[in-house]
Amino acid sequence: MAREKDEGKRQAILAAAKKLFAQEGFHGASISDMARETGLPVGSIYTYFENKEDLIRTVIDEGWGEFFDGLTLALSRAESPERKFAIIIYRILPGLFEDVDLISILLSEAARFADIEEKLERLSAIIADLVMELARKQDIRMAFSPEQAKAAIALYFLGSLDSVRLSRNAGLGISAESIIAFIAFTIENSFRISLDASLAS
Amino acid sequence: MAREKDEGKRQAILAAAKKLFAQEGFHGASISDMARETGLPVGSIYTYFENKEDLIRTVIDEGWGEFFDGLTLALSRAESPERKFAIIIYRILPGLFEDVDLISILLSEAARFADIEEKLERLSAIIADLVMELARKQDIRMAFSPEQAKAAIALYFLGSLDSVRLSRNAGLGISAESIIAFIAFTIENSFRISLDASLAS
Amino acid sequence: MAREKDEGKRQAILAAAKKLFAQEGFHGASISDMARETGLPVGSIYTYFENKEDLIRTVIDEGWGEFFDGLTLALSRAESPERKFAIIIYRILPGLFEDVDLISILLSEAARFADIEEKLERLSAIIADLVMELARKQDIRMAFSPEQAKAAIALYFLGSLDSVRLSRNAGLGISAESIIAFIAFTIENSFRISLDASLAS
Amino acid sequence: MAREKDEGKRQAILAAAKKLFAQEGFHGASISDMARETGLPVGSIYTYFENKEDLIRTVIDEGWGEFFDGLTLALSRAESPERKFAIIIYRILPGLFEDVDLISILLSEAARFADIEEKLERLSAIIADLVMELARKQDIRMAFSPEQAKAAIALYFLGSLDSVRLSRNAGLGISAESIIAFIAFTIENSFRISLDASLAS
DNA sequence: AATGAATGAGGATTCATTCAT
DNA sequence: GATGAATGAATCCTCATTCAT
Repeated sequence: MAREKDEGKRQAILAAAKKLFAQEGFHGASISDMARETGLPVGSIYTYFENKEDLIRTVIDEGWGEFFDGLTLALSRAESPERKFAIIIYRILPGLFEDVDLISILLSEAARFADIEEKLERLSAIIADLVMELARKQDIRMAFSPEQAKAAIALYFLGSLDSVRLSRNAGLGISAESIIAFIAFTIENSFRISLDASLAS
Repeated sequence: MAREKDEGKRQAILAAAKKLFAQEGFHGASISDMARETGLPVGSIYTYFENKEDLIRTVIDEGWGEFFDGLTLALSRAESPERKFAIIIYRILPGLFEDVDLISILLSEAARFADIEEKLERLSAIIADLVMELARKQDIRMAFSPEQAKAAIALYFLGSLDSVRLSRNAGLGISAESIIAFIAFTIENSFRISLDASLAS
Repeated sequence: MAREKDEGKRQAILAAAKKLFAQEGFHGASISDMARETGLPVGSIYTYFENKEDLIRTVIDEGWGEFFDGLTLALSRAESPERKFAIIIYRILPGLFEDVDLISILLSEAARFADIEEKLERLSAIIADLVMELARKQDIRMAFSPEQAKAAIALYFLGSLDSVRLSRNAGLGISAESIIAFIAFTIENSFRISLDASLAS
Repeated sequence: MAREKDEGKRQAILAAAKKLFAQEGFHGASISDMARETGLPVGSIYTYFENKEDLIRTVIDEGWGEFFDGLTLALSRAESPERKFAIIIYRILPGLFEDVDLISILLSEAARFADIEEKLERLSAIIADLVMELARKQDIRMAFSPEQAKAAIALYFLGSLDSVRLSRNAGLGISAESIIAFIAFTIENSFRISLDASLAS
């Protein structure tokens, strides 16, 4: 038999691609940069990926998949909506916020390669369900329509990603912690609950 | 009068550049695209702008300048913080939201060419002042630190820009109106005021 | 029996190569195209053929060999020159004309890989002999020199191949039948004989 | 004003392209070969031609145009069909036969870039008219249908081009003169006329 | 023997910028 | 000042062939 495709190489290419796409954007990052970064010959990049677009799509899809799977798994294990929110805020979001390269690519290639509308749609649905569950439980009448709720969720999600991204990439002096704290505050305040970090054990 | 013709060309180049940078990104848009778009020879672009970077910086700076000047002018004319907020929400932001090309460039080139941190810093300062003024007036004790306030403002500002951008570019089904409404709701709710659109006359 | 399987693969490779060389030309057809077409791994192609050139030479030589062997065998079995011509015109040529892929390769790679001069030389000799035999029998004085005869034969042979090839590949509206009919007419007319298709039984 | 496009360079590129396409085929000839051959930088080739296909199409179209214009001009000036045939045979064809590179490209790229069917169609129409005119004049009843006539013309035209091409490229020992002589013989014989070279003065 | 990953030179094409006119 | 041809490095990607497995 011939050599097997080397998963290590594939991961190295993906890592280099993620870093470079995040730094330089899709057009600005070149395949030969990635070859140089990984120490692999250009040709090898094409043994593992069909073309540049396949590469960025894979970076995005695998990165998002990890985040999204983490989210759904964690939610499936928590019982109360409070715990669910706590987990999102104290475990899932901080994890995502660490991955600034993924965030950068997601935002900058959102329209071209990230299928962001489908991703946001599914995320929104999950959060909206959670919000409704909490509202019902706390006997709170939602102040806005589902459409406005969707806008609110998108604004919070995209806004926090962008804040995190620009904090690192452009030197905004905003810490991930402040963002987390503000989101937590919003939820606590809106639903009159207390979200302790310990709930996300 | 010879000046007028020149300024016309300059504006034409800026308009083409804005459109193309927004659509294709910095690397994806070529100087000859802009020449084609304007009907001007490539050489002419270099009589008005030093190079490609100068071009994108000018697009961003003039676009932002217009927005920012509009904001400060409007605020300087309004007396009460309520009116100021109303103006921002019902006049300034909707105007900015119209300019999706500018928003796209601002967000995607934020880290490289937009000096976004300086821009956000100044904007934050203005909004933070306004918030404090309102809090004082309404005798509300701010629930968070100045740092958190800054994070909140960045999150709202970037989040709304990104939502607007992706609504057009990626087909997110979120209208600028929903976003405006949600921002208005947040302010009204936080400061127990009522922001009527008529305040922004 | 192990042999049989091997020969099958070899033939599959040759068939794919013929098709692809005909469609795309020598440089345009890639070895991996052939691998894909046959479902065989690239490596296997190199167990059966030394390299790409070997492959195209084999396609040409085996294809030509089949044609040429068919020709000589048929001629050896026919007694009269009339029958021989009838066989060529109503059996051999139509058979060749079916194989447009072979014709395409033969013509387009004639100078590089087909050793066409040697092939035409031998073919010419056979036809020239036949012509002379017929001329003698009919007591016709040949109007031209052996050199001209060779030119005439080449012109007819290459011209009919090219007409057939372009009819299929470029949409010339010329049927193989018309070409056959015209060749038959030329012979009949030149030697005052009648070539009935039934002679080629 | 800027530099004008240099017709000399354009011609040099076309000459190099013609030579190389003839020798190596479309895929086998590279743009950098042409740059090397002309001493021009690669980029310059693209100032004069859109891409490789544009280049080969131009080579073909300008070459064919020259031939075809020469043909129609010459025919328009001659009065009798005999003179017309003499001119074709003793002036036009020999001229075309000199241009072996053009012939090679025409034949090898016939199906892909040469629009050979349209070219042959128009040529056939001219020759067929001439043949009919001659037949009428000599009171000869044409032995075959228009469709067969078209096949005959294609066979003669393609056959002579191919013979000339392979004579030079593959060492067929056939001179252009023999081919010309054979064609002349065919016409003379078919229409019982005498075509003297002096008629083509 | 069979496989198909590995290789890197070479393919066509683009592009920001310059500068002759 | 206006023009747009000139440039050549850099772009993405392909490919025949080899050879580790």
